[in-house]
Amino acid sequence: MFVSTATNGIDAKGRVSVPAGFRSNVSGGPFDGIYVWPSFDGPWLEGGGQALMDDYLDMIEDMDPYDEARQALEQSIFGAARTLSFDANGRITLPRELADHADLNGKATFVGLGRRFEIWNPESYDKRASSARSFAKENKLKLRRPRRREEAGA
Amino acid sequence: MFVSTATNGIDAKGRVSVPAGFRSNVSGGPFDGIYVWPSFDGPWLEGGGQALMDDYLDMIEDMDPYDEARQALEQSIFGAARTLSFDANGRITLPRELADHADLNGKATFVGLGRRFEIWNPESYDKRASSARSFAKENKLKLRRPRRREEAGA
DNA sequence: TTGTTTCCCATCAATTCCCATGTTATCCCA
DNA sequence: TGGGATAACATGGGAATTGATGGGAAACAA
Repeated sequence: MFVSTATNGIDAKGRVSVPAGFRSNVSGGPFDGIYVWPSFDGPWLEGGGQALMDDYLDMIEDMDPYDEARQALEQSIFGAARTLSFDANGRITLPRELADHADLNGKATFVGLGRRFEIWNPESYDKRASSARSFAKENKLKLRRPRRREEAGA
Repeated sequence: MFVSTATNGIDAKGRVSVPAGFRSNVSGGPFDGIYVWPSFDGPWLEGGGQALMDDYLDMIEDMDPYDEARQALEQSIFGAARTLSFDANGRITLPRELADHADLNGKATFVGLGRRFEIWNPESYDKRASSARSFAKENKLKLRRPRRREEAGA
């Protein structure tokens, strides 16, 4: 599970250390690294390991092959994603297109969100985090214990 | 899994490099290359490796012999597909019929979509990708957590 | 022959690999 | 519990490899 938040530096080659806790969370996949793609909601990146991509693939393949939404999601997730392998020290190299989308220069903030994570420009994330906190405070009563998967029976 | 998007040049001989990530994804098949056929949805190409063709074959064999969808699959995929082998540098030579169908000249965009991939004229793909992003943003709620394989009981 | 396809080799840039180093966190023991 | 030893993590830069591309020679077909 991806948890906690960390900000690391991006060097001149575009390399950035992935937080150690994130790395150990994706070990065992077919390659030693992560999947990262531009959020289609705004200027940040989304990422995860093989398990997350497998889940997305299952979700998408449950949709009708000619559903427009399916094709849009396929292209926006799988088409836009990059596989970023760790080097011997646990770093990835951010392609320019991804760094540009998230306005990353110098530093990147990794935000663990359970099954997936996000990568933010630190300043942008500070703004969003404070508004997210106040939103959570106002809406905390909406938090309910979820049905367990077995109960959902779906 | 086929992921990410890359645009490579088509030289005077009709040769085009297949992105390295796609190549490693099909290694181990009975021949060193990919299957490619014209999409019956529009002016682009569809492709995959041996695993994808095996899956299609399984689907077909589960269908009624006179099912329309079966005949579409048989004729439009197996009938139209070409096996394109890699040369020593990882390039394929695009037959003219395929290049014509997708209006490819000079450049080709490979789009990874999980189990399969598409090959597009770069300009056409740019248009499609930008509309796909906005469509994905509006339709992300259609993405539902899939039943897990264990729950599905398959 | 003439045109086409396949194989082979050269080049250049981009990416990855490797080694070195500072810094922080953790462990161990007196 | 203080403090030193050790390991883990983050970072920097040079070297080696890979990937994409171009062109020529050889094999093949018409």
